[in-house]
Amino acid sequence: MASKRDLILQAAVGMIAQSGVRGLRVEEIAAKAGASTGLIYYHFKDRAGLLRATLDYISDRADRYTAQALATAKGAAASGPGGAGASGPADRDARSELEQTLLLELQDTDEIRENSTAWGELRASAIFETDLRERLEGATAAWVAEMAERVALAQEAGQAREGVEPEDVAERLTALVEGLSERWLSGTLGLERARDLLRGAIVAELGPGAR
Amino acid sequence: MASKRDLILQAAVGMIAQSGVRGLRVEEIAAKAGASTGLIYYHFKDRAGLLRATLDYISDRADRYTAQALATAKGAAASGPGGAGASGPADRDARSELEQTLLLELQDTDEIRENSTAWGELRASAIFETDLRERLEGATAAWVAEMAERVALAQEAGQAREGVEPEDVAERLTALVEGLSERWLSGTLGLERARDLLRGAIVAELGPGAR
DNA sequence: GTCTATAGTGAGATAGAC
DNA sequence: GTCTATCTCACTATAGAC
Repeated sequence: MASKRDLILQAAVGMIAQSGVRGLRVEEIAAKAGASTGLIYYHFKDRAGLLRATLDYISDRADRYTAQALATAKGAAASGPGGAGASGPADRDARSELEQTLLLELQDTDEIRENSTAWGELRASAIFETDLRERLEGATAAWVAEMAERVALAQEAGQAREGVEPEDVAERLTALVEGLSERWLSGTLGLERARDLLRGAIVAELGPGAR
Repeated sequence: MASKRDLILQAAVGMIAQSGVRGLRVEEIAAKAGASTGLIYYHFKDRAGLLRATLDYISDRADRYTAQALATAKGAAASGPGGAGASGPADRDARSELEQTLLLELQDTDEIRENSTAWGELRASAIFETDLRERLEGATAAWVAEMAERVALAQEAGQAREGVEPEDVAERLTALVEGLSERWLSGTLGLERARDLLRGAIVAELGPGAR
């Protein structure tokens, strides 16, 4: 079963997603987690410590659902309707994996919306709180690297235009996802349109792809 | 001379850029503006009102420097080194105007850094504060529309690939600028790299262009 | 590890004079 | 329009029992 420490972190993510870092009340989190404020200070030392731990928690959760989505995508590619036996092994379609993974951040699931919002909040906070930066930087770099890998794979498989650095493409696409995500979350942009725009960017960056 | 009201708004932008919306202390702004807290409440009713007014102030300022930069760019294109008589009237180079305008946001000038930071902050805040949304939405839409216009002009002039919606391209490029800007400001990404990535995106979106 | 109770304070907001 | 003085209270953080 989830420890109280975990419950507190979950509650923290939820609260951040709901009212932002600035709106984060230690007492409120305690209530939501069914714990006391004392316990929060016991585990995390102070409010900033709680924030740090929450950021780590969010990265982990994002890693988990990314991995899971990729596994599902591979599964679907291999056994989905019309997919069976289409063209070989599961990793054949690096490009659609790339697309799926990026689109993942633009989805109206509770967990993902929560994660994205909290992530954006913490990213914004990191501009002013130096101790959040390292963590942020690490997580972003890992994400970019992973996407760069997919781009490179797609190029090898002839699903993407040659002559562009996978690193560059990956950095642009992930930054775009963040930009679109923030517009979506702030109500400036509809979800479907955001997703379409992202798909369009992938086409612009990688070319039309094998059709 | 600048009214106290104006001084307060200027101070607010500065403070937001320095320590974020979250770090915004009414008293601190008063001190920086050489005014009293009472006056702030007199002019803006409450903290949220101050924020709203500040957002408006930032949009105006951004409009102003964009217009100015465009004028300068046109001037430079017409009279710059080697530019004289190169190929006709000032508006000939919609594409480089587009590029210049977008790159404008990624510049280490005090005013621009301040504006970008404050803008990002307010955008992030708008996720939780509904009354900021309208203003944000309006300003963003105007920016996108203006960029879309440039894209369309570039297409007509044969400086950009046909067959893509100017609106889509503009929305992607501006969202990318926001994403890159936030990474830059949060120290995740170097300024020069951010600028290079943006230039790369323009090439990806518009094609190599006339060379 | 967990809770209750409470201390301490920072910052938003108001009243009223000039 | 502008200032000084002050009120108020919501939140962080700690102390100490279980």
